Amino acid sequence: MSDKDFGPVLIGKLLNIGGMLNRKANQLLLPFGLNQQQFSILFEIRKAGSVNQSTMVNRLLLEKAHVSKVIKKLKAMKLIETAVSPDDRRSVLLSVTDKGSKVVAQCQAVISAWNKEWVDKIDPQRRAALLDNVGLLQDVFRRSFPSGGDKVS
Amino acid sequence: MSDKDFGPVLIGKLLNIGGMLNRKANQLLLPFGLNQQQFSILFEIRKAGSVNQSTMVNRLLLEKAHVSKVIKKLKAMKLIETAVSPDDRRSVLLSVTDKGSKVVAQCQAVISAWNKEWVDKIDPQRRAALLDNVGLLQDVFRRSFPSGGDKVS
DNA sequence: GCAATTTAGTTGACACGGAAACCATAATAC
DNA sequence: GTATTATGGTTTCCGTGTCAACTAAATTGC
Repeated sequence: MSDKDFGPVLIGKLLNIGGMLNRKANQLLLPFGLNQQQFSILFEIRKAGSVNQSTMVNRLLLEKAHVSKVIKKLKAMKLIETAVSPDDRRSVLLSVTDKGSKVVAQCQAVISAWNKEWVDKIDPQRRAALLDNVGLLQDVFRRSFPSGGDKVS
Repeated sequence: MSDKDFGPVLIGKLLNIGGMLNRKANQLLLPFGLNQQQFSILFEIRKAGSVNQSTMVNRLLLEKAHVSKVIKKLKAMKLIETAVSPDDRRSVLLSVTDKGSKVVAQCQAVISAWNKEWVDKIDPQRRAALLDNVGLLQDVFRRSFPSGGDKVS
């Protein structure tokens, strides 16, 4: 493989993997009425305990409009609750309900079952190297995309 | 990092990378009025010379409905031409126009310029290992997702 | 030959996610 | 104080991608 092929080939593989993972995750979460992004938001809220939307936006690097809609959906599903912040009446504090907490746990169970399945196919010796390499890529891309991280508009 | 974290963390990173790449590619292709998927379809048609839609569907593992709409768009943009197959009057043969060919070339130029930018940040010594690892992941996932490859419905 | 099935592609409905305009509140300038 | 600007969220518009239903042509069974 020539050097100039490295970039395109790697990108191709990564896009392919990303697509497969997205589809698979969505499929796994389908029974819960969630998709990958929605779950990640729900998960993040539970982890944080109580956050406002803008914090979520910064933490997950998503569009605030998008987060707003997901919040609306999660609330309609009674997985989270919202409250106006006492400090700033514009700000909406998010927290998961008991039901939401249960759903997160169930989703995690499904996901770890699936993880177990494919992780076993990877030689334990290679795992650290894999994480390392993927982490490197993540860093490289993150730094290559000024528009990816901050919205400098 | 504990062993049970390996799966979720790796998935998280890969999803993140996939998202970034998608957004970046879409942004790069925006001036051409295309997105990443549409370009990949156009590119694939050019590579193939003349194909029908179902072949494209199988080759790129996309929804036929989706491909149908992209074809419609590419045709409206005069980047490709369609013709009824002489062998099978249901089948539509696809081929790129001169304009389409030029657009592909321009897109490729833009993409390789971007590639050069980030590839340079990766130690040449590591490149082979990276490709190798990412390839391994691709294989693992591809084999883990019976639904990913064939639509067994 | 003709009904039944399969295959190629299209269409319509719908959820999703991005971009921009917008509203309300808070912070700053003066 | 009031005008201006910044910030937290929402709404709206629109292209995208998926699913299911559909049309038309080809194949198979008989």
